Amino acid sequence: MPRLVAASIARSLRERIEAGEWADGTRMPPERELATGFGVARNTIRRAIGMLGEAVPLSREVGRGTFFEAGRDPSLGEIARRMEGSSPADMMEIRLLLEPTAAAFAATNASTAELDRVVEAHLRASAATAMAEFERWDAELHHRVFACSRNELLREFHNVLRVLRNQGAWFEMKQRSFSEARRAHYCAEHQALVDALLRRDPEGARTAMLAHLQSVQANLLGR
Amino acid sequence: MPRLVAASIARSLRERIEAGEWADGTRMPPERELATGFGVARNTIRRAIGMLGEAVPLSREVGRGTFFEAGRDPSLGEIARRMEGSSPADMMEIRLLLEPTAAAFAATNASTAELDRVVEAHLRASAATAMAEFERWDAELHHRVFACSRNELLREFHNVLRVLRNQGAWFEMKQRSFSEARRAHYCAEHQALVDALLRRDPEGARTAMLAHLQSVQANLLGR
DNA sequence: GATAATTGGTTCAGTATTGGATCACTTAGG
DNA sequence: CCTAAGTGATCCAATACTGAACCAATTATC
Repeated sequence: MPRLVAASIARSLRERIEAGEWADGTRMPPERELATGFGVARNTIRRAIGMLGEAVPLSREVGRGTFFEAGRDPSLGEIARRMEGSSPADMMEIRLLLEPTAAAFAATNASTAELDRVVEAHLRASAATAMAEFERWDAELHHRVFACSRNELLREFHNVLRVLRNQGAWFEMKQRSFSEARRAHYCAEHQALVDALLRRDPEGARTAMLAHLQSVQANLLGR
Repeated sequence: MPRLVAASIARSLRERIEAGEWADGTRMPPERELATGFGVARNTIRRAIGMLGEAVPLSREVGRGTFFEAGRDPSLGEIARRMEGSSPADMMEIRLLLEPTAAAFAATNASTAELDRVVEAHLRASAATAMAEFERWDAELHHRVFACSRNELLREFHNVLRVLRNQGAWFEMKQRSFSEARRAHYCAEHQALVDALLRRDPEGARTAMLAHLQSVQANLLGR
């Protein structure tokens, strides 16, 4: 009898796993079945799986089976939950990354009706007196720019930012940094953005949005 | 053989709900009816619906029925669900937007240990023979770059992309476009990226990542 | 308004499967 | 002879599913 049966079975199983035979969260055959399949005692299979356990992520659950977990993807829900803890600084970095490009896309792809809606949000934000109202139309303006970008995933990414923007720490920070002068400043920057969009000028829209976000960042984070 | 039938029923129900079979406030079939429909005990149906409860907004009312409610404020979970329908083209646009910058951040911010992990993923992807194994380490490499970026929100955004990458349409597309020559080409591009990271060269990393993604885009979408 | 039917909530006993653990025994190899 | 690996077997504990009963709230029906 060869003295390394368990080891060779372990190697065989590992190869089959890495070849993708049992994808992500699938259940492997039960030990008793593998035992008869390999023509070997269950004890030996158990030892083989034991050796495997170091190199390959397996979870063995009594009554259910042995599962192979290939760096198992977290669900989108879990990811969403983790995002809720993000810092405003990280978020501003992302906004600086996404929004200028979204504005450039919008200048290229928006329909005139969509641009009208951007303009409408801009006008309402400009006319707003209370901070809450301004905030609402400000957010709406940015969102409508994303809606023009013709990239649904990009729009949803912005929806994430929008939800995060309305959460505790972020909200207080906005309140502290708000002033009438800054509101007017933001409106002027919005105006530049809207002008570029109406000119259908992608690079103009990109730089206008970038400038706006940089001043938002400076005001919020004091940089 | 526990057939794990509750889990598969949960999956089936979730698909039917997301396909729009039961609109906003509709009542789902009573448990006893679903039970006979699926040819299964009511207990099992109840467990399946229980599993569902985390991912889908349901309200179960004694004497009335189980209702599916979609109309609430858009939560992060719902946004995540909408993202699942994104097109590969939209997604590549986002990757082109996020990943070069993430690479630049990584070149600046990564610890040497983190860079080692990037290198490890690169080596394993290079050594991989099977497509599944290459894909796994390729994804891991990109993810580890994001992990170095020191922006948690950015990392989570990439997690979203990663989950989407493993879904149906996208997966088939990868399979169709995969070839040994392309794998080798990708590895060379990864090498350039890794070199720039090790040189701590943000702009080099940015352009290497950009070039890589452009060739991925060309291969996947034929542009 | 009272009654019956419907529906989700709960519990229980019973069957089957599965991984976990331990035993006595055999076989190969030094 | 002794040790390590493998066999075959038994028992345990956890889990999945079934089938059934009963409760409580709601709704339809008389």
